[in-house]
Amino acid sequence: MARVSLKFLASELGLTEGTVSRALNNYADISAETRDRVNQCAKKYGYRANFNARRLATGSAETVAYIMPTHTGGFSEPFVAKLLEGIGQSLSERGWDLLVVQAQSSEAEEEAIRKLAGSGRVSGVVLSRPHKQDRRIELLEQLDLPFIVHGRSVSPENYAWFDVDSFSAFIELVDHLVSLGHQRIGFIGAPTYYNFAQMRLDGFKEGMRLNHLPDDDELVEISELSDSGGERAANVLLSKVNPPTALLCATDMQAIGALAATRAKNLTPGIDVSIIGYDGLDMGKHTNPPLTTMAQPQAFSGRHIG
Amino acid sequence: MARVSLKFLASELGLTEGTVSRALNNYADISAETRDRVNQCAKKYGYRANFNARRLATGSAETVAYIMPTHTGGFSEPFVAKLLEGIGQSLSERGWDLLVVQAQSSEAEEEAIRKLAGSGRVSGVVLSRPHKQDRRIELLEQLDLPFIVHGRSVSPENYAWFDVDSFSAFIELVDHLVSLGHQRIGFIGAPTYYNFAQMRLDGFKEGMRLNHLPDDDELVEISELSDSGGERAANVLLSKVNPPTALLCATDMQAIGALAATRAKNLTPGIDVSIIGYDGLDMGKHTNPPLTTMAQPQAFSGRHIG
DNA sequence: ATTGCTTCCGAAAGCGCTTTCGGTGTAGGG
DNA sequence: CCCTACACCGAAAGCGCTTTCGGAAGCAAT
Repeated sequence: MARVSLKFLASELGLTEGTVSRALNNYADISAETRDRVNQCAKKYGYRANFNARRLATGSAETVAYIMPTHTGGFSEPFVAKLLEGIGQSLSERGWDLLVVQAQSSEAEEEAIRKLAGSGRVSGVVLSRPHKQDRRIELLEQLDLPFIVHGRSVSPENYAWFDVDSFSAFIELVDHLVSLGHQRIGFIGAPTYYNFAQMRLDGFKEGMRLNHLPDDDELVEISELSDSGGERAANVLLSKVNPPTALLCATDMQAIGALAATRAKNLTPGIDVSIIGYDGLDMGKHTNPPLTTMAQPQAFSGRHIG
Repeated sequence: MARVSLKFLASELGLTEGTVSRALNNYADISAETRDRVNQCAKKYGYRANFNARRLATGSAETVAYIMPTHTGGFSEPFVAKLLEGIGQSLSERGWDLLVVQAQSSEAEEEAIRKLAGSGRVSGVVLSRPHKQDRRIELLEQLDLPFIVHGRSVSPENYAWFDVDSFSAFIELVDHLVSLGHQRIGFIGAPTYYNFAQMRLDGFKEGMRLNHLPDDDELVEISELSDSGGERAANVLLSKVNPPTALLCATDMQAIGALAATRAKNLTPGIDVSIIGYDGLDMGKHTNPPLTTMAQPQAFSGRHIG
């Protein structure tokens, strides 16, 4: 059961390893006849190139890593699931690998990134939900490891990112709620060191302003990015003397918690209190699709991943 | 900006690569003094071993792949999220990598497995929700690639698996619904080529039998493993002349669809119709925690992954 | 002084693949 | 008929690390 290697194929075909390799990789200096022979033989024995060897030789990893956001729901976070699905698909079409990195703390995360950079394990990384000033981004730039950011920091000029225009989206969401007759709208936000949280909060406030509603800070409650966080915030808001009739949540996870809190108060979501979550996904269910913006700085386009 | 390699460290220290390597890997034949010098120098220059080279040399991949179930919700599937989180955690503690493989079809899946096996890219794989007779399992055995199955096929004697005892769980779920006064309980099942689907269906039927309720096939509806599948099935069941007052769903995704269908009929979930989903997770919300069984055949324990 | 152990490190052979370079053999042009 | 020009393949040097083997010290025992 010897592993079928290049050497094996070569001896089988009466060729050298180099020739077989070039044949399999469609080099021009191999005759069509030889190429066919090699391909047939490879198929016959089920040859699979050893990836570690190839990567060592070429220096290319053909792998991208996704840095799982820490301190949030991990895979359970709806947007993470969607994103990974997308990344995984396009990667698998290319035959690339998707590595998922889960760090327990920001320190571990930083360490993991350093490790990735030095180990030649990946061609690039993807990370989500950057902070306004994100150390990981600085680190990646410093380590010269290609990356793409899902979301953006306050100064996204020098790297590639893609993001949903959640500022506009939250204005629309407020409009929507107002058009349903709501006047007192509560906002369950996320910690504003996350840039997306700031943008969504700003969108909310702007929406309130445009609708001539008081953007009362009394109706804004910041919570952690989890269902229980949303639950706590909803409890606070719904316990006010003059509680909101609608809750706008920065994320879906928080909305789920808000739902639970509402039910716990014997209120019926959708009737007594309207609850809307948001993650820039499946927006058709809630409102007009928001803009999805995309940026591809020149500096990055040139630095082709691979 | 030369990549800091063993060679670099060696020349820096006046040692050979082999010695530096052994020092870093805590070989016994290296003096404590030298080991310290090497470690300090490595830290100073931020040395990270090239994983591809190491893996090529050792033959060990230190990576496990998770085969994403095809034709289901992918990452969005709640149990997948939970599982990946767990796998990812324990792997990252060891410093191993988690590779996520997403195939679009069963053929592509098979091909992906073959590729994994030959490429030396992974030490083992994890797969979920096997069919009763699962080709992937046969393939993995044949390829001699270590694997663990989340769930089990009908003949799980020869491989390692872990699973939730969903048979018992569904009996309990029926009990629970009956204790709430339900007499007509509908079941939204999954295709029974999935073994877990069969077990859950069996559990449902057994539960009905034990409660002296007719296990009317009229109240059983099989659908795809998606929210829309659950929606269709719920529509069928709720449109009967004598509709069920409770819907028991094989999976959470289907339950989500059933919820939507219920609302679409202007029925209130939890009041007009009780809806319960199941994925062996967070069961505290629904019922007593079911047993989680675990099996570790000898044949496998011996075949240590790595 | 010789023998026999340790202790520690150097030397070197891989792991399986890629890629450059050089050298055949054959065909075309003069 | 010789020379240049290809087309094609072999040879060999890496990629960066691991690991075995052997040998040079140093020390104790004979």
